[in-house]
This record gives sequence, C-alpha cells and structure tokens, in this order.
Amino acid sequence: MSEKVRVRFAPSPTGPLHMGGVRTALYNYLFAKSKGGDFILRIEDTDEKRFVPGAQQYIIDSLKWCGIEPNEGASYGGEKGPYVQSERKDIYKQYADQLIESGNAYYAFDTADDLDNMRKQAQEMGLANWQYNGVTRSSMKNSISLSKEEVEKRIANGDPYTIRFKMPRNVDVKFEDEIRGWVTVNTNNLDDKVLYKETGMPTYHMANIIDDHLMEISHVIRGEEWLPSAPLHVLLYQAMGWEAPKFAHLPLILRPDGNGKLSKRDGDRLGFPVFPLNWTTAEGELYSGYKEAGYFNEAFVNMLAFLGWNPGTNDEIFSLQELVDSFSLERVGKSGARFDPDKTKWFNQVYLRSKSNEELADLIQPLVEGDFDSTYLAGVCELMKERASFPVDILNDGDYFFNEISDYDQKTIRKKWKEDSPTIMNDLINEFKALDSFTAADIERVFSEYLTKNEYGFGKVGPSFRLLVTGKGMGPSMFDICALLGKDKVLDRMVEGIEKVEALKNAAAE
RNA sequence: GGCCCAUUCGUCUAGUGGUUAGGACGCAAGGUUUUCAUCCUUGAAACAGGAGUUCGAUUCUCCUAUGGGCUACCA
Repeated sequence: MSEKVRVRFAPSPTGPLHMGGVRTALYNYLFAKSKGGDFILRIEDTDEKRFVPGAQQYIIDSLKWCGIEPNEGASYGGEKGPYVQSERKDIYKQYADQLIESGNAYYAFDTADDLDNMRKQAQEMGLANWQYNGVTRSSMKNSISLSKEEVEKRIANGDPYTIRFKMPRNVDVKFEDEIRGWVTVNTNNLDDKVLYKETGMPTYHMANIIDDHLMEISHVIRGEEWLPSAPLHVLLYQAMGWEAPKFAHLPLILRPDGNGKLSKRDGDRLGFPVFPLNWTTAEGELYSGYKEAGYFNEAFVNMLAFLGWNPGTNDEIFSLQELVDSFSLERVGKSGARFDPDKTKWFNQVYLRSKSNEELADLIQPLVEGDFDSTYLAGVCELMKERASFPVDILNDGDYFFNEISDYDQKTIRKKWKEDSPTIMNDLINEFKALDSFTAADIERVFSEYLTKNEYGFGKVGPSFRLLVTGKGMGPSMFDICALLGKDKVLDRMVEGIEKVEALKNAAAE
C-alpha cells in the first residue's frame, strides 16, 4: 500500500508551546514535506481543567513565525475535521462502546478518592506502585467484578463511571520505532488505562488513536515521553481492528545545566527564552520568546532542527527549504540533546551577518529614537553588523550614532588621555576644519599626515580621538564613523569632549 | 521501587570490525586590525566501566554504572 504521508502535530492548549514542542512540530513538518505529504495541526484539549485561553492561537502564531503552515488543521480547516478534540466529543463514545462490546474495555465505578486510597495504602505498606490491572481489577468496582444487574443498575442510576482498557496479562507487545528500532514491553508492566473519563471526555490515549485513524495519519512523530504508552496504543489499534501508523519517538531536549528535560521555568532563570514568542500568563507573568529577544526565525528554526538531527555533512546553515530537502528520520539521533544557548546565539549571528544593510536598517528603524534616514541607518549597520549577534546590539554598541555622548570610557581616559592630549585634539580639530570634503579617505589622509608631521604613533592619538567622538575605547574604524557622523557633529563632539574628559580626568585624580 | 529508552571532546554531533576518531559552538594561543569585533592559523579536549565474540573492537553481545522518560479520570 503506497499510502500518502500524513503527519500531525497535536499539542494540548495548556499554555504556551515551548521549544521542544516547536521542534516536534518542525520534524513533523520537515518529514511531511520531504515526502510530499501533509502536515496537520490538531488541538488536543481533552483536559478541560488545564485548558488555557489563548494557547491555541499562540501555537498557531508560533508555527507561523517558524514558517510552518499546516495543510489542514485547527484554524486551517480540511476534510477530516473538526481538528479540535473537544469538538469531536460525540465521535469518541461509540468507539469506547465498541471496545466494551468486544471485551477489550469495561466500566469502572471506582472514584478518584478510592484510587488515591489504594495507592496510599500500597505505599504505606512499602509495596510498589499500586496499579489498576489484571491482578487488582477483580477487587475493584467494575463491570468485571460486579454482577451484570449491579452494573446495569449503576448505569441506569446515573452513577459516574470511567471506561478502562482491559490490559491482557503476560503478552509481549512489539513494535518498530522508526528511530529506535524494535521495542518490546510485556503487558504485565502495563495497567488498565482510563480511556473514557467520568466527564464524558476521552483521555489522550483514546482520542489520539481514534483521531489518528480517522484522519488517516501515516506516521506518529512525537516526543520520547510517549514511548512508554506506545504499547498501549498498539494494543488499542489491534482491539479496534485498525492498522497502526508508524511510530517515531523523538529524543528530548534537555536543560543546559543540571538534570532533566527542558521545562517552561528554565528559560528566564538561565537567561535564554524557552518559548518562540512572548507569553504573558493570566497572572501577568511574562515568559520571554525568541522573537522578541531578537532572534531571527530562520536562526531559531535552524538551531532547533540541529538539536537531535544532522544532515551527515559538515554543513550547518540550512534554510527551511534546505532542511526539507535533506531531512530524514533515519538521521534523527536517539539520545537526548542538551540545549546550548551559546550555539543558538551563534546561529543568530550568522543569520544577522547574512542580512543586507538595508534589511537590518528596516529592522532597527522602529527601535531608534529620533529622526534618521534609512541611508544613514544602513551605514550604521554596515559598520556595526560584524560585531553584533542581535539587531539591538547595533543600537547598544553604536549608541553614539544616535545620541550625544554622555559617558566616556573610564579605562581609556585613565590609560590614554595624557597631559598633551587636549593640545593634540585641538590640532586635529583645526586640521579637520580645513577639510572641504569629509570622506573616510580624506579624514584618514589628514590624520596620517598629522601623525607623520609630529612623529606621533597611532596609539598616542587614535584612542583619544575615538574617546571624544564616541565615548568608547573600541569600535569600528574611526574614519568611517566620522564620515558617517559628518563634519559638524565630529567637530562639535571633539570640542565639547576635550572639556568633559579633562574634567573627568581631574575628578578622578582627586 | 518497577518498566522503557539512551551513553563519542564541556555542549551539539560525524564515523568505522583495522581511522592521526572528523566537524561545529565554546575555550586558549598566535597573526591581521589604531582598538574591539570580524577574519585566518594553531592548540587543548571524547569513544562511561568490565567481561565476552574476534587475528583485531569505539563499532557486535552481555553485565554494571550513569543519565533520561514513564509510572494520573494530564497531555
């Protein structure tokens, strides 16, 4: 059967989608596109308690920012919809009933408190985790232990119940994971999972396999946290008499420090975003996003793709389309990948440099206060982009292009501003004043001639010159900076700067 | 605790039954640069441990250790 590749990304709207989720979506998308298949977005909101308003839109916006456009799905429509599970509630019940009829599932009347007590008791007795399974279910209240009349009475009575899967005893469930190979689990280690909740909502396991079947999903690509429940899903497909899709369980993204998988709380604590976009909780707490932190979407996607996958070559810079062209599940790694903020920053730097001055100028335009034309901004970007990782670095490191000098670098004053510096700077001012044309070449020529004439080294004059014009001890070529700033501004700053720096020098001496 | 998955430089990773175990980030040194950054060159840095299979194992098998995940009427 040459069935069409159809994959889905199925997040639950319990909050903002974090980068691990984005990567899962990305791998699904890359796989689908590389196979000429479809990528479907399904919203799994079967947990009504954890539902967070706005989360679905956040997920859609995040994927969009990454360049991931579903072929079908929530907010996108399609023939296999609806794509939001709460809107499919009516679909699930009949399948649960079907499972009961075929003897693969049963009604359970035990309350959540009953179960809590069982678990607590087992723990107090020092036993292993208590499980609802083939050993214990006969001593619980369900349609297996209770008489048929009692069960019917309870249901007619409107007693709340759940529907549980009747896990068979001592069966080795085998399935082939596209990434890990054969995985075998004995059903004695599995419990009778709840398929259908008291509330009339299916659980993940139930809704998941029904939807994947109905939506004709060919490959289930999801995080490794789902590996332990994959055998249950395999059994469920069998019980339904459906062919199971292929499975691929992705390695997890781990925290850069300490232990465990990357979690929502890690980001702002460790100084990097965990989310694609900013997210503000109902309580007003802000989780920062890559977009707002100044990352390019291409860099974010590129970095994410390489967290657990590689093309097998030494190339690392890939556009989304290039990723599609070279992606394959076989090259996805098996082990968890520790997230590296430094490398992420490096990716951004690479993408920033690849932008034209004009593109960068457009990006920083909204961040600049004051009126600067785009040619000027492009000129600033030309000088600053080699030393920036983020667009905002251009503004911060090159603030002297936009503001008058308010601070003068203390270290440069201390080490380079000497007794004769004011005299030398005044000489330079006079030399510049005589210039009709104020290009970088002109400035450099005059500057060099002045040095030669007085037998000064560059180190004696240059740093002080830079200090007066930019307030800093380092930066791009002074001649380029001056040419961009213009003659008037440079001369003003030098004249003013001599006094201010002298004052600072004297103040420091006391 | 039980079950499942994993294990190559600090990190992301390539790789093979016989390799000087390769690349990238980061780090260090040198060069270029008035300075900083860029750029160039160089360097330090890894096959978790133990058995076995084999003429030979980083590569195959087993055990141990370590890490991770799951163990909810959450996904």
